[in-house]
Amino acid sequence: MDAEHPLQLLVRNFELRCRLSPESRQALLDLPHSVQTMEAGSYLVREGEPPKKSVVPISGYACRQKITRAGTRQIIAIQIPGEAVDLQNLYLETADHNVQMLRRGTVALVPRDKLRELARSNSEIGEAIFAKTLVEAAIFREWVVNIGRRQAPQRIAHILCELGFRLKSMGLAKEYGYELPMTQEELGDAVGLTPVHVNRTLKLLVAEGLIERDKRSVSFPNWQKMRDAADFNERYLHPGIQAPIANF
Amino acid sequence: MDAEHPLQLLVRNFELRCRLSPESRQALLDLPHSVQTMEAGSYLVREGEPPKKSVVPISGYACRQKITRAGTRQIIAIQIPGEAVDLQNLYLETADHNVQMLRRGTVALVPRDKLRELARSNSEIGEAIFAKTLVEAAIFREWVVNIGRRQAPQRIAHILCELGFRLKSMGLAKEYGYELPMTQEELGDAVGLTPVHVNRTLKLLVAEGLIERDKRSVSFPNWQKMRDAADFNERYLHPGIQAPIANF
DNA sequence: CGTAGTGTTGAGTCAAGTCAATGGTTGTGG
DNA sequence: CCACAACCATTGACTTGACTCAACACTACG
Repeated sequence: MDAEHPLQLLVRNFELRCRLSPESRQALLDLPHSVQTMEAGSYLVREGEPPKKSVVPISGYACRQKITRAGTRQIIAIQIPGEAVDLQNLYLETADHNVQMLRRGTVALVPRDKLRELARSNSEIGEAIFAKTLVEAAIFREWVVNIGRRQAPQRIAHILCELGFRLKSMGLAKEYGYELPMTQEELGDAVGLTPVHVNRTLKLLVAEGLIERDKRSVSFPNWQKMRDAADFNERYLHPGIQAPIANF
Repeated sequence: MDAEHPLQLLVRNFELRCRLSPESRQALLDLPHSVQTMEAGSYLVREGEPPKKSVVPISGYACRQKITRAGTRQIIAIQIPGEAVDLQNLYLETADHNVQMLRRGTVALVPRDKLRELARSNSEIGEAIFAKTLVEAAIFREWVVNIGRRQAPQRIAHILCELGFRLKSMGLAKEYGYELPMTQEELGDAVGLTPVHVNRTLKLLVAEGLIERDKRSVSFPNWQKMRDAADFNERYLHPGIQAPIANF
């Protein structure tokens, strides 16, 4: 696993929904890059600054977030290993949000220019990148719906489904569940609730038999029931060719 | 105005932040298209269906929306004239949300394939389209923050600022305000509140001297004060070259 | 093995929702 | 051009989901 090429995860991520030719795959792996360990809470991108390097988490999770003037934080997205963080800034000059490591982990750094060059010269990769950013946008949209129109229990259930589904797609989940890398405070910041209310709501979901918890790992005793209760439909994740696999 | 080429607005929209060569501009105008009148509430894109035509509102506004299983609606974005609606689906096979006309209006229809072809063959246009979808994604992110972490008065103030700013950038606003094309129910669906609460909150904003209302038009007696109260910072709109203009 | 960060629980408050009635606008067809 | 009908805005009274404050328990890591 550790012996693997660090950008292999990036390739796997693109290949979730686009077929890549062997040449394109190799071109991605050939991108110049360095691997670095990052502490929990360290910033990968900072609002208001120009993004210089493109970052791909290899182990550990990152989150996109913004701080309001009132000082509250909203987490806008969770980036799992293999998901390049800066595609959202690839053609913009200034970052409009922050990206932070949730826990300690390793990341691969790729020069932004090289990635842009590759996207321009290889249209298969260019379109794969475009498609990936569109799927990210679809996730942002679903979060708007989740936070705007669902009650706390559904809201938390929904994000748990999404993370599970995405991790499973990437082969990063366990058989029935997965390691949830977030504190209850962070979870609250992701769904627009307070940590106290997250705590109570998680208890409720356990009581209703929708989830099981052990430390920071979550599992779903009955995936269909959970899916239903959460109003979760994976269509917005555009799972593509490997759709039937990702199922708990 | 009516004698103008219908796709002129689309060009103007791209040129807000990308310089286009005369050739690229002409290539956009040369796209095959038809103009059509659409009734209020008619669907331009439907969740679960493949998008066939790319739609550009010419007069009138459209909105992106999703319905939860509980039957509540969340509006995810407002598309103003000149903003191509289907860029979000350009490289995806199935729409994950609905797009609807808010009021009666006219739209230009462009075959999706032709637009994709042009994006591929003309990298200036390809990157302009990519950049535009990234700005849309930035707006989705800001909406997550707005709905997740701001109180009702700020939340409504913020969306009013955003719409004003965007309309002003496109030259579609009046001197001090603009025509708000939404009912209070629609506004509520956009910010995750009930129509009753929207009504009370609008009254509050008027009482505080932040906005003035006359029928469905809104104006800002003191833009700086409004901006401040709304926690509005236009950075996420990536206003680009014409930034200083857009100011109330 | 102590300390700081999390998780858990209870009691009280408040922002926003619900229900319901009334009043205004707007658009359409006679 | 008027009159109706449908839709939209407004207001009041009451309810509730989520927040706040505060205390205590766990647990992980140096």
